[in-house]
Amino acid sequence: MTDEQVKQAEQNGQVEQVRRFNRTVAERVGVLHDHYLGGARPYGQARLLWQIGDEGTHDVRDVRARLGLDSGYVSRLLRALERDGLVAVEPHPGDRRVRTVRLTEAGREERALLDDRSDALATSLLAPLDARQRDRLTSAMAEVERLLTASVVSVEVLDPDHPDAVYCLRSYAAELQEIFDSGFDPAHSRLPDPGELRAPRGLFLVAHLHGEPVGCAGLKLPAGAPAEIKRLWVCPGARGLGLARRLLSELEERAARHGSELVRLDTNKALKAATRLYRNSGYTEVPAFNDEPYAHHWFEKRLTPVTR
Amino acid sequence: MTDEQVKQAEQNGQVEQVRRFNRTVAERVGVLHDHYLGGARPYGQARLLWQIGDEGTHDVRDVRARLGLDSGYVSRLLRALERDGLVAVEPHPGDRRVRTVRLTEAGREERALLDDRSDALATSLLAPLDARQRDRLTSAMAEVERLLTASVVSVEVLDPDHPDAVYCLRSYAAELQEIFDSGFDPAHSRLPDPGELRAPRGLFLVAHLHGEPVGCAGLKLPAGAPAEIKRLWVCPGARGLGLARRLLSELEERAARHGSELVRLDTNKALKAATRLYRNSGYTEVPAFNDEPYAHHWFEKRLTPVTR
DNA sequence: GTCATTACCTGACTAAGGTCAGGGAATGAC
DNA sequence: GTCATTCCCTGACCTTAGTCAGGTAATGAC
Repeated sequence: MTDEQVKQAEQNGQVEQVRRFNRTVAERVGVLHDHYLGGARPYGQARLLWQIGDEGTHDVRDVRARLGLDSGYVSRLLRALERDGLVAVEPHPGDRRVRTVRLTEAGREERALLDDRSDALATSLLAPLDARQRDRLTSAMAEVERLLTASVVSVEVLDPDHPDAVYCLRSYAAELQEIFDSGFDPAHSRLPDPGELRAPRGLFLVAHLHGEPVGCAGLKLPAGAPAEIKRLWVCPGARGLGLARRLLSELEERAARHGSELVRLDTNKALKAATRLYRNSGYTEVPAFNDEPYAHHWFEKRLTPVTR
Repeated sequence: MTDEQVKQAEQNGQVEQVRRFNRTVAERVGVLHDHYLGGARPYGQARLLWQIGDEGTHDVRDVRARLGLDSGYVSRLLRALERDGLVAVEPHPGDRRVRTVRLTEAGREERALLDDRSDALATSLLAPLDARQRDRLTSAMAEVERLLTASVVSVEVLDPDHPDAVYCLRSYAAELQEIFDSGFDPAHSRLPDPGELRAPRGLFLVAHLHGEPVGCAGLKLPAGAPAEIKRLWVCPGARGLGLARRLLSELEERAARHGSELVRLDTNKALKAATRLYRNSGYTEVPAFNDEPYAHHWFEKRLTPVTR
């Protein structure tokens, strides 16, 4: 958000609204949370119990990493849960330094209980409302959740050989293979070699959510030719967050800063959402400017030059 | 919510949605809350500082009651704030057992700082979003907040002489006085005497939010005549929560349980929102059935008899 | 075999948030 | 004037949620 936009948001009362929301929600949900989920078990233990999960054994170090807790603290929490017979801790068969943990029968019951309480909390919020209000509350909640999730997605430049970038490119190829009538074989496509998506000849963006890569987009910046967008992909679980749009405008901005006046891209007719995005974002369809065998549509957009 | 409705809500995935919301949003907001507002001052002290408020002196016992904290604990917190020169505690002039507390200049500054941090938190949530997403986020937040507030409003039968009932009736009269072209003088109106809004001849509902009365509605149940709704009012600050509709249907339900087959009411043309509510709730306009001088419209609704 | 590293455990410690049982001063009811 | 009550303060105590500095056993690199 620029300073300009901050001011704008304040004038709209948006900041005020968000603050009110934080107060109301944090307090109401918080209080109920304590009321319903408290009592049974200290929060730390409950979190751990939850994270261990119903089935299978887990390495203690993984659980610890996911919760971001101190090793000593987790050790103590595990001792407490073990004492109550809720978890079983055993050495890892392959590496006897590592310890694994799984829920016992009693542990699964206790976890189910937490589940029930969580349901009860949700029900208590819905209970006083009539059917119409409930519908509106849940859709508004979904919207808030979606947008707040979107707001913690980070986008950064990564080398196309970075594991997260590779993961995205593989997922992208796998998905096209799935979707295209003709299948998709990267060997037949005008696949940019990694060098083209790396400074100074281009760049590659990767979006992360909670540390996981969830989307990517590549930009070719050939000398003396229009910029070209390649490999714009958002993982299925992160769609609907406006992430593709964000990646697209980030690329456009960087292309403009680089001095490009025109940005082009090609796409397949099976990628309907992408095609819609391009049209909505000011791209106009143009005749084929390359011989990409998998492309059905070619687009371009004129960029407003950066002045400073 | 009836058992039937609980099942329905579960099928809709509404409970699941609310749970996801609680996890994602409450946690994210909570964590950020701690991150931004933590640091400076322990949460307990910050809460107290906030509750004391910018201006005026407050009885310690009131502050304590509003926060629902232990007397000893508050005493200690106040000592800490006093030590840092943020509050001044003085005996109450009228009753020297009671102590009063007010913010010092430094205290007001510290509180403003909490304010700024709260703004910073809000801004950090809005920052990664574009203007359209920000608009959608804030309106969804407003909706969630509104409906969560609505869900903590309680409605109960109160004697019309109860202070909260009296407060509502006075506010109702004052508001009509303001709104009606002709003004409003209860002495000229067919004011039901309190006995008519009290068992067995009727009843009076009062809605509370955080312990404050925020709305009311009266029902006359004359023997051998249709039930009659009187004095339906919702305080300005609590409008838009669907409270009037809730009070109305609660009265209808009680009238039906009492055996009434018809419920009637009269209203003034200046009360546009109310008139709309009646029409939307299945009331049909009928000729005047009384000589209430302030009424322009008369409505009735046939009730479905209660079978059990 | 040596040595650094990894994964975990333990003991010592801290801060926050809170409860509980008195005790003293002021007040109100009688 | 007596006595119960109210309001507050204090000291003692508790749990939770951590952090930090070692220490130990197992492992992998050389």
